[in-house]
Amino acid sequence: MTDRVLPTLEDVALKVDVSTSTVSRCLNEPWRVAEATRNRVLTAVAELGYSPNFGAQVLAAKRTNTFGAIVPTMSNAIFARGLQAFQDELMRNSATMLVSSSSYDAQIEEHQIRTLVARGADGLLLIGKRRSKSIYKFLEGRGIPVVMAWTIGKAHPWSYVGFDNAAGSASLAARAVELGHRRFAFLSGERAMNDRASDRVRGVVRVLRQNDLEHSGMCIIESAYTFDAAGDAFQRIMESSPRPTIVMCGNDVQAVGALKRAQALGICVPEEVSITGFDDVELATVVEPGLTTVHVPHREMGRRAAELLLAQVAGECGPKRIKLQTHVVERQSLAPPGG
Amino acid sequence: MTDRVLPTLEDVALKVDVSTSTVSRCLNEPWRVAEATRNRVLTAVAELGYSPNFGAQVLAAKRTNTFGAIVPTMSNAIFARGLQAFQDELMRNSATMLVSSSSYDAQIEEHQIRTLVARGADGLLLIGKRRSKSIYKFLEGRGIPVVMAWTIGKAHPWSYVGFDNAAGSASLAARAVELGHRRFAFLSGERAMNDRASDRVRGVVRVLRQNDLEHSGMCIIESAYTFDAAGDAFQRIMESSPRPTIVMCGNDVQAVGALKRAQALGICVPEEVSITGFDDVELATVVEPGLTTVHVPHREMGRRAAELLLAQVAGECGPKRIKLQTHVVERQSLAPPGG
DNA sequence: ATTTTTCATGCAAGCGCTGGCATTTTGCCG
DNA sequence: CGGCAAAATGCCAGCGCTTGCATGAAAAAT
Repeated sequence: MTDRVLPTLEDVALKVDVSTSTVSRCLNEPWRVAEATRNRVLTAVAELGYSPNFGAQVLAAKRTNTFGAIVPTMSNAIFARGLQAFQDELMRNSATMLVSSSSYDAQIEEHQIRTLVARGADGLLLIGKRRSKSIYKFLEGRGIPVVMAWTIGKAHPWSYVGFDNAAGSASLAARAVELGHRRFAFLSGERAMNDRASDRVRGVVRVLRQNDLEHSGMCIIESAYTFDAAGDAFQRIMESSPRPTIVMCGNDVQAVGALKRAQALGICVPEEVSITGFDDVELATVVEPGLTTVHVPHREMGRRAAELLLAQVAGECGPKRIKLQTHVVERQSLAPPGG
Repeated sequence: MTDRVLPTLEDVALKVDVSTSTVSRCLNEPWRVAEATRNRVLTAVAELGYSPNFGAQVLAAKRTNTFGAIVPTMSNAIFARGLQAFQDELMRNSATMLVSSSSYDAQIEEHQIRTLVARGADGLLLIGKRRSKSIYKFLEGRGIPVVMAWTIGKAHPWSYVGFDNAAGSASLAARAVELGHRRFAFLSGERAMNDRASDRVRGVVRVLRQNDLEHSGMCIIESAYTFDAAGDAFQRIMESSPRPTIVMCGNDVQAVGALKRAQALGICVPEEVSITGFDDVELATVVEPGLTTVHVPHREMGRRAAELLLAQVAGECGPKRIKLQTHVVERQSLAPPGG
């Protein structure tokens, strides 16, 4: 920043010979100003190249029109589409988006929540709902609207725009059972602070139980959401005996990691083992064989999260729960066992 | 936002019985305050849960500690890693990042630049250097440090953290020539307002000319950066006659789009035609055959862009040009012609 | 013609923090 | 122990904008 001076409201007011209030109103509540005045003011604004001082505006108006989004990662596509939709919708409403990524780390996330709030975020988009009591208390104390996405929940006073992770993976598991699979393994993300990961496992267990299949002994291995880590985990799973006929993965990244490792090991997919993902990102369409996965309406989630936050900040509504539907997308990585 | 009242500097000051300046200094220039006082103040700050009011701070200090980044897209991985590194580095310096995406549209980008500046961005990260004079004049008028990434340039007073796009694609083309390719086609992004896209084409043309190969007639088709659009473009290229033996693509997304379409059409890669990408994103490692491409140091670019902006805002340095190296990553999609 | 209502505008009090400068306190020296 | 420089702290004037309330003018109602 330099110390060059920019025109202020007062400069505009002087030039048009009205009060600063009138200029301010022209910009914020134009309908409350007579058309003739408004035109003169707006002309002057344009001529001077006036633009409101952000700090002053925030200080006086007590809102920043800025919303924070904290996602576990920006490096892969899982949250990218949702984030993009979120920001598009904000921009349509002339709000802006602050972003951080937490690397799937609860502590970092907590720190970032505090940072974004301190930065004056009017509302927050968070992923998932499992986090410390203290941070919820903090948020409640500040009265900041929060939308949690990629999940649904019922805790007050928060909003949710998401889907039922358990139901999503359950429908995929049901389809696998239908195809004849009996020995399941689950390659999960770390479930400790991640409700989405644990729900996805839970959905599968439920289906197995309902079908009177072995479920308590289902091999569940956790890995980070990277190709390599997932590949390693997959390899460990395939070394167990008896081998599962299907490895369901916590998300598409893990599934692709598993798939690649299978190919490296000379294990045929889906002939020797089926692999499934979750999310239906671009990646799933690109690998060979195509990944059977659960489609998640990322863009809609992002958009509606933004809508909801904007409405809540404007006082137009309170917390809401919006549940979206997922569906199974069948490609080639899931097939009957024994090829 | 609600109207609940948060503690202010004055509340802290009263509680500890010092002036607000002292409290302010404890937070901003702690070394200028006696240790005993500082401890008492910090204790009170913690007890009251005080956190500075963002607007007031910005208004008084004339900086926001917020940096804007405008990328062409967030939906795919091309810019994601760089953005993540940018934000990580900012966070390490307790600054925050505002993000927008322009959908590769110059007008939208211009609007977003203005928005982010109005939102008080202390500095800006932009991709590429080709944009309207007026927006550069605007930025210069505001005296806002700007770093342009993914490119290098020399215009004053801007900074660059990037690489030589022409050199990158040239080295890839040179390798292809070495392998025996003579008939090249280029599947480019739209070059009109995109210096990176046109440089990548230029690099190839240069190499062809240097090798006394037909270059003026090289088939160059532009497409959007999506799988489908690139697939269509690829198909058109392959309908021309004589067919090229290699289709070089503007980036990995286009290359994967081309590759997938080739497979759909039953065209063998690399036996019948070689395909190359640019960027070396995750995607390139995942497709079959693996994509031969130009590796771009995304993370380093993002990190150094942040460093540079922070330094410039702090007045520690002026504009700089940082040129990073790219290198060819050979996988399987490039092979001698006639396989 | 008078009163009431509505609309357009101005007035002025903050919003909470920073930072230059003034003042007080401390530590050190002879 | 006085004198002085350095360190610590306080004072206070903004920073530029929003907004509730007051004022005055014009339109509508009586």
